[in-house]
Amino acid sequence: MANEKKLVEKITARNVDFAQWYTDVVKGAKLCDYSSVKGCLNYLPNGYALWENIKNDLDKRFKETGVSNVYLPVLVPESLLQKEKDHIEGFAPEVAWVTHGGLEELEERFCIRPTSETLFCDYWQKIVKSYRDLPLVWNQWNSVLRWEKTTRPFLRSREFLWQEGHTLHATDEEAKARCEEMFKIYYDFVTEDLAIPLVCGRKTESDKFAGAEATYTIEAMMYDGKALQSATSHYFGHSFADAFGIKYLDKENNLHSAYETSWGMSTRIIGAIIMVHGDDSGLVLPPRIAPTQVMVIPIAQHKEGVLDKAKELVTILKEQEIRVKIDDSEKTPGFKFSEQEMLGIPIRIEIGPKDIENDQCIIVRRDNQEKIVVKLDELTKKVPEILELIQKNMYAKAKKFLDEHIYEVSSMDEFEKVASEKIGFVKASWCGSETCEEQVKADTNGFGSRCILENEKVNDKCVCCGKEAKHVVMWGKSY
RNA sequence: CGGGAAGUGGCUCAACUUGGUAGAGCACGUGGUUUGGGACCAUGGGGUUGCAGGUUCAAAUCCUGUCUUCCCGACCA
Repeated sequence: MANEKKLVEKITARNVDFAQWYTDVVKGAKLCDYSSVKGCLNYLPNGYALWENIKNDLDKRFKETGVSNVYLPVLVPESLLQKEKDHIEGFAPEVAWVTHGGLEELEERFCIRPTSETLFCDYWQKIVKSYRDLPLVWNQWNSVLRWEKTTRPFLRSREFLWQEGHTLHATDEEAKARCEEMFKIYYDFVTEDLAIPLVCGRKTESDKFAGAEATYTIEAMMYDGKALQSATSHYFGHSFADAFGIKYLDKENNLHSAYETSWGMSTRIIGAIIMVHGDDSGLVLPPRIAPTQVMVIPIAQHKEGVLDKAKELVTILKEQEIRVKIDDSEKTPGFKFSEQEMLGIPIRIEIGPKDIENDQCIIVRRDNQEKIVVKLDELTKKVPEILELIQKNMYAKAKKFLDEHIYEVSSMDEFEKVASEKIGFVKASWCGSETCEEQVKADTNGFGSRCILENEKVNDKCVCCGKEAKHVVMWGKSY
């Protein structure tokens, strides 16, 4: 086909060079661009609008469970960061420091927040006195800075946007329940709104968040079979509360240490949307979070009545609260089609003189390129239906891909064979020792533990050492 | 942070080996013809060659340093 050649010139095919394809899509869809600071992105209108939609939907889900939004400072005094030992050890290698205020050197330097547990705890220590002050269920939408050595758009940048939720509770049970509840919200949001199927579970000791007692993760599989950690929810027990001296009095006037959780999802999720759904024509956005759901493209728009009719379609779709735009630029239709595909807009509506004659238009689905002739008086009914179909189909397609790329193994021979021949995840039992975890990674060219599958029944031996297994683990290469 | 590649109009690249007035295609402006899968003709604007030093009568070209990007590892959301 003639048009294929031209598309390849713009976007590298996925199977030719996946990394280059990713970069091409990010640029082609105009999501973000490089700034003059390494690892810090300029979020462009398309990319930021996508983030805003993610943010709005997720924020709504948070608030339904009683989360309040707050904002704490960008600077963290060094002494605060030092308070929790595991935490500082985990983050020290990647924090940036502010050492001067104006021309004067500061007595105590500040780090630019890599995460804000310390700021929340420092403040809570001041205001929490009684069980009546609890729970505190706070969240902030902000950016954090981590001095990453190698960077890639969305997947790993030095500054990234995210939300970080932090909660404080009187009891262990309540904190654990909140940790689980937020985890569930991420799961629902990502599967329902982003149409991304997930593998989820608990992180191993070596992989959990610095300072946490337990970290729960949702892991998505990219088109190249690698895993992307898409959100995490951490249960801290009272490690932070103890380090910061957060204590409260119960009804009987006994002093207790409080329990903390935190949970976050970042702009990295945009990378997951790209690598789960994208194809060789560019980005493919799930309708629910697509900033533009429908692009109307008039054909032969200089001919009388065409542009007016196209604009009329925009108006009636807008009345149905569909996010619709028109491309009435002077470009040729073919150019506009490619552009709309690159941007990932779920539905394209073509309308030209022949359609107007027949009181119809043509709907083209971005997910499968299917062309559907629709009578104009059925348009407002059809468009929402098709958007929903696309959303469902995108999930089903990604779910099939995920299921087809999970391999269950019971010996290292099998594991090594899969690791060298296939892409995807490997399910295997594990004894729980860090030695075996490292050994597996070394022998399989990088298959690390993604998460412990907590609901799986363990009745096998450790894939590595052959001793009694404690967990079933999903292994995979990761971003 | 280790190993590799690359930085030249907005983009993709040429000129570099062998120093001597910086070029093309695409994109952009204007006029016109077009419009159902990346149109065409005419005409026009735009670059102290990433940055800083050095060698030279002369540097995009040679040397040193530095920054950035991309790829592969290690680390991480």
